[in-house]
Amino acid sequence: MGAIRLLVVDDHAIVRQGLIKLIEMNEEFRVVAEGSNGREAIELVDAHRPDIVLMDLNMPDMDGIEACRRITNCGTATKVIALTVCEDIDMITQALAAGAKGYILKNTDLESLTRIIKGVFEGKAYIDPAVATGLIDRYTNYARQAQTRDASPLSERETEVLGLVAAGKTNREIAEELFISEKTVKNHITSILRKLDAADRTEACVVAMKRNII
Amino acid sequence: MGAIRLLVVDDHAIVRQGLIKLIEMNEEFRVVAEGSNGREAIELVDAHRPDIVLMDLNMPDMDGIEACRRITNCGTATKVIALTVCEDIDMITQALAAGAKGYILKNTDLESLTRIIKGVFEGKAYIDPAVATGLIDRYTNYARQAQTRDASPLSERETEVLGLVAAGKTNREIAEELFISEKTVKNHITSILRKLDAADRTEACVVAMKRNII
DNA sequence: TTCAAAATGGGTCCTTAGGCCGATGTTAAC
DNA sequence: GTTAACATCGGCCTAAGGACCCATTTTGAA
Repeated sequence: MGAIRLLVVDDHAIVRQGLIKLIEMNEEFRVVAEGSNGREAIELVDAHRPDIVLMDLNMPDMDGIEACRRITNCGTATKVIALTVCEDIDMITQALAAGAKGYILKNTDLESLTRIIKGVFEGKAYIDPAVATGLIDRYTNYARQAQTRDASPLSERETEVLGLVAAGKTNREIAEELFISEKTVKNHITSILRKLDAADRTEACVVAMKRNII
Repeated sequence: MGAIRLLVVDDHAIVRQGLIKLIEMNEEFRVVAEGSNGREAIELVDAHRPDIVLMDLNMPDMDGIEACRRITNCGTATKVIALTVCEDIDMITQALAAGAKGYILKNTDLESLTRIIKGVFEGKAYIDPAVATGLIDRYTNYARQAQTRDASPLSERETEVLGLVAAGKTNREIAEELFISEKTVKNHITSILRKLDAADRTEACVVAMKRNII
């Protein structure tokens, strides 16, 4: 098995050169190309098909996130690791959404960098612990939200009715669909409004959606 | 500064003992208590106020996730690290939602374990790279979804009106709030219904919420 | 310049929604 | 065994919603 083939992209030549020197101290790695902006990165990936791209995110002429998106969306096996000084959660989120398999800070030590490159090459993902905290907080909120579907205060029938209301059906249509009288539908809706503390059917649907009832 | 105080919770005595031996090889750590299920864990946290809990997730008599939830929800500074053999994404999600600051697999080497405990103690979060991949995939989907808010087909004014509709306001109330005539509100709603292809204001709100317009 | 969309408004008409009064039978909980 | 919640139905009434017809003004894009 040959060396892991890398592309290093950073707009600061000094940083880029230093990085390459560092990486090539390890015989398992070989830097096959280097670039200074996102546009170059795409061309270089196309030309050299590296295993891993170490990509700075803040660059002129197409930033790293956009380049990352294009590289990962274009069906190549190349994996992108975002390498940045920025701990901003939104930036991280965007990078991950763009398909980055790793997110590491520039103050990471060589030993970690080596471990991470190998890990990503093997298909693992890696987020720098220093930024993982924020990310996990955000993910946690998301997960909690996804799981926090309050026990519905509505009965089964009421939920069924409200679902049809949300689909824009009139009371009469709902009555026909459920084989009950229009009056019964109205009664159900009355208790739905009371239970959800809604002014009308519209607010009831909004509340129910927010509470994941429908 | 004293040693980091740990509580080790695992229902398998052998595993627990081995873990404690391993941890105490490092002078920076001190295991102050050990437990074999979630219920004990809570009592022990209350009694010893450890800095870190290493918690197995699969245990009888209250599983680790529930114990984790209670520990993190009860205002103590104690941080929980989930320690498990399980790579199941849902399990991880639940553990994180329950407030775990770390998630590591039992085949982690001692050096990493040490690093992780220290990291979590310092307020970082840590997810085992072997499971981070799946988690990031899921998070990525979430992030992508959160960002994919289609360009709204509604005008600013229409969006404003629809927001008030969603709040259960009547056309007249909306008119008063926006200092326009009730007729104008009706006109806005008519074009909203057309643009969102909705049968009535209720469905319009539902569609708009699904499309993240409101 | 012309055209389309946005925001505003008017009038008329019918349908729909929802409140309020009542009722019955069933089921599950206490 | 009583009570409460559920599901079903009736009538009556008013307010609200929405369709269809129309108009003006402004703004920005083709």
